[in-house]
Amino acid sequence: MPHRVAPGRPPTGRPTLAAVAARARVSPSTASLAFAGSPRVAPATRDRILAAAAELGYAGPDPIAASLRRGRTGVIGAFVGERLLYAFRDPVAVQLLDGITEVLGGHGVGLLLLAGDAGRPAADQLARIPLDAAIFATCGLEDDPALDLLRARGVPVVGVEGPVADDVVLIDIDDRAGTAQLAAHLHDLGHRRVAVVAMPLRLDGTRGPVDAARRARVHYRDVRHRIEGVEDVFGPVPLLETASNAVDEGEQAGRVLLDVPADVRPTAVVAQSDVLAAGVLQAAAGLGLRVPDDVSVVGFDGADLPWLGAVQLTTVVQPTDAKGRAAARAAMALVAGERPEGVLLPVSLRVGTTSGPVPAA
Amino acid sequence: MPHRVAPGRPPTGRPTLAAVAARARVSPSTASLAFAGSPRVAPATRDRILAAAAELGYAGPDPIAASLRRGRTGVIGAFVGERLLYAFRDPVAVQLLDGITEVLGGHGVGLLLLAGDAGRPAADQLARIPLDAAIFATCGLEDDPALDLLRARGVPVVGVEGPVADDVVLIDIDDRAGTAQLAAHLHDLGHRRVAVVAMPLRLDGTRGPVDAARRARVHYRDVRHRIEGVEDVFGPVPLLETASNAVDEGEQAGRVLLDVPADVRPTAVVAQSDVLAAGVLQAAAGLGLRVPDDVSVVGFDGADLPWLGAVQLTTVVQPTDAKGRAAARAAMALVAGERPEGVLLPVSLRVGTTSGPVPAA
DNA sequence: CCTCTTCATCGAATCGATTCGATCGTCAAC
DNA sequence: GTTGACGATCGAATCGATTCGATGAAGAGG
Repeated sequence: MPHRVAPGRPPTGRPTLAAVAARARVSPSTASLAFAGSPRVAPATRDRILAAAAELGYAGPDPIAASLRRGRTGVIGAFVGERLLYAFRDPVAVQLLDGITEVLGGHGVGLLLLAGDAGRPAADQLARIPLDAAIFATCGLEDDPALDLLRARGVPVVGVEGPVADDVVLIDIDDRAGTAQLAAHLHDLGHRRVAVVAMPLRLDGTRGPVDAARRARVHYRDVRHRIEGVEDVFGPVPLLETASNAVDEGEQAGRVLLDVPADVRPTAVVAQSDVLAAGVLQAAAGLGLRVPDDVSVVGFDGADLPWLGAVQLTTVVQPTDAKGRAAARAAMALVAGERPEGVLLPVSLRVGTTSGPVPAA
Repeated sequence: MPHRVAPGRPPTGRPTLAAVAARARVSPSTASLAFAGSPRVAPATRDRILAAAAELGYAGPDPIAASLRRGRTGVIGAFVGERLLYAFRDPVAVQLLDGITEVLGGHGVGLLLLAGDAGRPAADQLARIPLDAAIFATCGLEDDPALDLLRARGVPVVGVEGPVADDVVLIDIDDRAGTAQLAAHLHDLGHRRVAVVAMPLRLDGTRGPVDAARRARVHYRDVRHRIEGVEDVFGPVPLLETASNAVDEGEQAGRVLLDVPADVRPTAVVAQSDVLAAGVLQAAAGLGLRVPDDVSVVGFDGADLPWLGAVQLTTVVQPTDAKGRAAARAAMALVAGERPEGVLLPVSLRVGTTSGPVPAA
């Protein structure tokens, strides 16, 4: 007669709640209540259970088992588009994540970073990792395959500036109106020849002038809205796309735009982010152009960048940390089974020293 | 007779593996095998199961349940000391994390960020969140309470430059030898009056000159070793502690050190990080001191900082991304049940334009 | 002395999968 | 026509907790 060996994973040797309960001469249910801090268990009993746990070296209920029973894990995922390194180099993304963790940490919930490396956003990661909710932090694609996966799995989703869908709670800022305000400011100063340095319209590493076809297929909500804001004031304007939201990309674009004869050079450059604006400023400096005397440069975000030094950039200030907190709160609400409203946060124009009257022709 | 209602969490309405199996007229075991991609299930059967799943809108096995059975979750935690925002502002921390995710992502494993807000490093987070392993990324305290928690829970731990313990796999660089090399370089150039701008010795927001008592109680391994490296060459040197590893802290410290008469001013400042060095450079510039003519400034890390512009900092280059990858690999090995060796990565002196001969007295 | 609360504790049914050995045909070889 | 081998599928035992209503004992009130 063959000895029937128990199947399954190798025993960990780690004590279980049942073992603790047995040692304390209570039922597992009572032990569970004790660890949950329920007031329904008598103090003396609780002490006995805790003592038994200490003797056995039991550190508390296994989070995985508890997760299964409860149906939640205490982990919320954040998608940060491209490679982590690039996301981290963007001060806005960093501040957003900070706002998110601030709220999450207060609830004992952890933040899992999901770096969707170009297109294939870690489908196997999503299939294997338990998540209570997901936040699209810096990559609001409506047709992101990850979105469908999450949906099928029943994981609630919060989108920061996209994607837009019925089942996605949207945390938004008024990119378009903000940029329009900024554009109006330039228009008031007399500027008529304006160019835009845009963040990537899609994640394909393209860089350079944007034609109508590409303009029509902008992938990112915020990028589209920031273009529209300028167009609201100036009508169609030349667009120069960058391959990523980074200072050197901004500088590269700036050189392309500014290293031309003065009579065709834009008198103002609208960068879609402060990071890109910092690059444009560097390009201007490199070309010997004075800001704002020869050219005005404006940005978006209102982050305080180390690159800028003492320069006060004219920009649109957005409440990035509030955005992060709102996203996290929405995620928590979703996990709790509520159906939170989307949020639209205000932005405001901050006039600095990088915008001035159009230079005399 | 009361109708006995099933206890437990409210039903999700989401289909289960069992439902799929029933619909495909196979046993749950076979269905499980099919989703695991086992070659032992006949192609026709697999197709039938997948079809049933599609009809039911089943997205694949529930990660939580699978985690319980398997005993692992596919999540690895990274402790990033202080508040997330500060960690993210440190280019070295960011690059380290990038290296970690690079390896983890390749295995379909997710990275969970654990920001231990000063002292109380989210104990409830640790108790609730399932983790396969933990990496102390930028906070190697030997007496960190989180370490005990993880230990009790049986979560294997990898330490990047600490903490040191039998059950912690250490990923290290030779801070001491590297700094000693740097110090020797300065010594060769004739410098004898050298001061150190140190990263925080402990996490208590202290800033200012370090006395013997505090010197004796350095909390962080890397900080201690980088002090010792300088002392190996110069003997005891004045230490100025910063409250955090940030440019403005470096500048503040730099001003304290350099805004004194030339005959008592250090001829060389050893900053413990490139970030701090950048601050010292700013301070020097602000005081009208030329580098390296009036004062030499050196750093540590070899990160390319946007603050530096074109300046080539003399520094010790450490392979930060390799460090991250090594840490992640060690964590993966631990999860697999192996007992990986610790790693000691090499560093190298890189002489730039910020160090020069001692100025003539 | 009996009944009604109240309080602490227990039973038992899940949560949703994974996994190992056993089983049941089927087919080839002898 | 057996016997073996092999391939596909199934049974059943977990993984480790949570939770709700039930239960029993003790104390209060009549």
